[in-house]
Parts: sequence; C-alpha cells; structure tokens
Amino acid sequence: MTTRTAAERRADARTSHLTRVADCPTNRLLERIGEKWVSLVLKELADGPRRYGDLARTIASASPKMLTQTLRRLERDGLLSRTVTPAVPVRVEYALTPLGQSLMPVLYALSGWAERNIEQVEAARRSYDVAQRSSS
Amino acid sequence: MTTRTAAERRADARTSHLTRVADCPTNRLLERIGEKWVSLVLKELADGPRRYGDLARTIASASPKMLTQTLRRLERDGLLSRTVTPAVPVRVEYALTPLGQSLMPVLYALSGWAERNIEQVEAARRSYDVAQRSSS
DNA sequence: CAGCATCCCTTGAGATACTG
DNA sequence: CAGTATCTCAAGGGATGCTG
Repeated sequence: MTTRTAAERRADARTSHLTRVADCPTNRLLERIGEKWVSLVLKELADGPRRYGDLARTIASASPKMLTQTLRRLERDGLLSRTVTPAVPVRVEYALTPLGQSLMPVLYALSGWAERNIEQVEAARRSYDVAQRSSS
Repeated sequence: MTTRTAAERRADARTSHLTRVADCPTNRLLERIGEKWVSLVLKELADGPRRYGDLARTIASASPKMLTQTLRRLERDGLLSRTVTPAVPVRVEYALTPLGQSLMPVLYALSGWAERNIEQVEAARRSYDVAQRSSS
C-alpha cells in the first residue's frame, strides 16, 4: 500500500537519472572539451609546450580570464602541466601530459569528421531553415 | 604613416580570430555534441528509431522542453530525421540519418577514452584540489 | 501523444582595470 | 610576463502549466 503518487515516482526517476547522467564519463568529458576554448588550447599544445603569452597571441580572441580559466581546468583534470620557472620575469610553460596526449587522437578523429561533413551539415541547416520559414 | 594604435591592432586581431574560431568545423561540432542531452539522445537512437515518449522515459531527467530542443537542433543539422504519422493519437518517430550514423563511431571513440581514463582524471582532480587547499 | 508557452534563475563568458 | 579582480550581460537550462 504505497502512498506515492505517479508524479512522485516520476520525479524520483528524474532525480536518479540525473545523477547517473552527471556521473557518466562520456558526459563529463564532453562537458570539458565542449568548453569554448578547450579544443583550441589542446591543439596548440599538441605541437609542443607553449608559454602563456604564446597561447594568448595564438588564441587571440580569448581574454586573459578565459585563457587562464581554461588552462587551470585542464591542469586540474591532469591533461596538461603548468611549470613555473622562477626568474625575472617569470616564465610559465604549459605542456600536455601523457594523459592529455592520449586524448589527442580522439580529438583529431572528431576534427576529421567535422571537416569532412561540415558542408553537409550546413546544407541541412539551410534547407531546414527554408522549410521553417515557408511553413510559418 | 598609420594612425592605428597597438591597442586597436590587438582588438582587430581578436575580432578576426573570433570569426575564424566561430567558423572552425571542429568547434561547431563540439558546440553541438557538447550540449547537455545530445550524446544521450544520439546513443539512444543508435540502437534504432525511437518515439518521443520512449526517449522521454529513457532519458528521464531531461524535461520535455530540453528534449524537444535537442531533437530539433539535431534534426536541423541533418543528424536525425523526424517522422510524423498522422493518426490518433499522433506518432512521431526519430531516427539517425546516415550522416548521424557516420558520427557514432567518433562518439564511441570518445566514450571509450572517457571510460578508460575517467579514474585517472578523477585522481588528478582530487590531488589538485588537495594541493590548492593546503596552499591557500 | 507530443509537444509549446511562460517564467525564472544560474552559469558562461566578455570588457575593463589592476598587480606581484 | 603572467596573471587577478570586478562588473555586466546574454544564454542555457529547469519548473510549471496548457494544447492540437
């Protein structure tokens, strides 16, 4: 003789599913590499270590705040390392860790798909938008 | 005899770089599959076509609003198709297009990396957080 | 059944200015 | 050089209620 309503059971199902989604490794990875500047930083570091200023110049549209935030998060995840050389002026170098390097093939696979299929996606968007316009 | 200051040139560099980033196929793909519910929907449809209600039950923590929004965007990108069968009640079926199917191997590669390395990432985060706490 | 409309709140992210 | 601090705004996303 349960006193739980159907609505309550649905709410619980949502909560428990939400927890599982938050725990899913795939989602956690996508949250990180889906961030605006992450893929650019990783690709830049794939060619070798870079100093903060180098990254800031190469990824010119990222503000210092966003660049730093991106680098810190990737460092926290163990994907890159941050090395401070105490000199005047200080020298800070970022480099991929082995873990970060192991991610690169996956990222390149993604880039490859994107470049091969972007034209088809664009075309789909155009035709979808046209259909919407005429049906509204 | 240019009258442009260094600051103006930096601002222009930012703007032009920002345009290139927005145009980059990799970033455009990551923006889409980085959305909260996209990977779950794609994986669900990988097993075959699903009705709206099926998806809503399986992906229980997504609200109707977010589920619909996700499905519409993926349809617009040409990754999945939406088929309405006019009956009472109506029946709406979603299925991966060939383009959508071609993306799945890439998504699975990503999942594979995530599952193999999540433990290492978690460990990195814990040790980073401990180091931060003790240095503050 | 398969949504749409509305309200609301949190988070992401840009601009600007300042510092060890 | 390599950041930090603060402010602000827009977008993402959730809750709720209604509909052809």
